[in-house]
Amino acid sequence: MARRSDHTRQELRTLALEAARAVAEAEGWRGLTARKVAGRIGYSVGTLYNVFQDLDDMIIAVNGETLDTLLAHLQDALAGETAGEPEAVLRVLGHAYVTFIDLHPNLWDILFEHRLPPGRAVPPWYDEKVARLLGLLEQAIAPLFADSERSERGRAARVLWCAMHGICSLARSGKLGIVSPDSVDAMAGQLITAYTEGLRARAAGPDRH
Amino acid sequence: MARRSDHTRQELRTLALEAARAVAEAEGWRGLTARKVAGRIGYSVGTLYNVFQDLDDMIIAVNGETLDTLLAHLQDALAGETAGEPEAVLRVLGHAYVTFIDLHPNLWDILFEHRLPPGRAVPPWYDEKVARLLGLLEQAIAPLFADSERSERGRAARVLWCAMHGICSLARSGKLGIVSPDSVDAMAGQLITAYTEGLRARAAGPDRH
DNA sequence: ACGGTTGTCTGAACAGTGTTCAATTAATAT
DNA sequence: ATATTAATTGAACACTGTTCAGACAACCGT
Repeated sequence: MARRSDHTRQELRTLALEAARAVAEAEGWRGLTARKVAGRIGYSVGTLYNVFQDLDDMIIAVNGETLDTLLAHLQDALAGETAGEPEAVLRVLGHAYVTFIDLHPNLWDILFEHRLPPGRAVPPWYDEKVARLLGLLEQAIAPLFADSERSERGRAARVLWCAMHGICSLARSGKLGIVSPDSVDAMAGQLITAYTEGLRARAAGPDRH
Repeated sequence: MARRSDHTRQELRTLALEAARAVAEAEGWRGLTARKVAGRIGYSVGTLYNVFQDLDDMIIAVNGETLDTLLAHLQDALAGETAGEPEAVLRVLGHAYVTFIDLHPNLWDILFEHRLPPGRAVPPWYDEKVARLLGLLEQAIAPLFADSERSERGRAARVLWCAMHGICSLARSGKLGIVSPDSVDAMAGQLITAYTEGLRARAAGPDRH
């Protein structure tokens, strides 16, 4: 067959992405293959490679959408009360994060399990999406930092994000005796309590010792 | 060819494991294939499947060895000063952990990137090895807990381990704007400072608020 | 010493993977 | 009406994990 023009390039990309997300959500990392996605949109594999550079490229696009969904989910959970006691806001965010993973376990897996081949970096728009998510955390812990400590605040947000990620990641991998989702929530709670307490102490007197 | 008896079953397993580790260390996750390991020990693929149930099975065995190496590495770093100011001990452990990843990046990747197919669990001896590692952390933070708080101490150790894992994992994935190894050390330092401070506050007065 | 049994080892085969590209042909420009 | 352009295909390539019939060395009982 030849040119069909059933869809424009843009439409095709959107279609493929939707299909990819559906396959990913249904069958997980191991089931997300080029032929399956192509089959689902009624095109051949070759066409996929006309729209995406790579399967890696496609997966990054899927992950970009997942980041958007996650951001929206967290913002919904905040529902306006973005300013408040840091610990309370963090607790809301943490719980919403765990809820999101529970809703979309396979998408979350792909978001973090996927690793680019060595030497290849993520595109700039991807980093921007991540920055937007980190912004949520920065805002939450802002009361614990002076205006002059922007870089410290950024690092603290990053540390907290990583820590949450570590808990959820090891929990899902099943390699750390963490089984129940309850224990994930409990661990997240413990992290937030202790970490904010630590930040509070820092804010009260950075040079005490 | 038929039975060769160059090696016993046990020897064969050891040989294969050594080869697998070498391939893994040299070529990373993506290069660890059955045919490559088999070729390296001078046997055919079929023989590998006579010694391991699966490639998953083989990778778990490799990861078991990595856990042993990691434990030894951390114990060396402590070098006897296992009892001391929790924050100082944790700092030593954290730094040793980062050093280990720097020494064996590919082994560490495989240790955590590898995911078993759904419904399949890790063998008991694997959990025991993990428990031994967590024990190191429990011991380090022990002064911050009463004897009656064993489960709290265990959870705190687990949270800390997960948090460290999250930092290193996201750093290596290159998906979080963390680039330099310096920043990993800095983030680990920040985590340890804040978290121990939080635990200290908890120990001082759990019901203050 | 000699068959029979046992169990190890191989290599071809199968079904799947990502990726490429010559050929085909519809849509468009001339 | 014809030439140009570019989208789409599907076969092909080099891989992957996994299985298994068959070949045969080592062992055992006689």
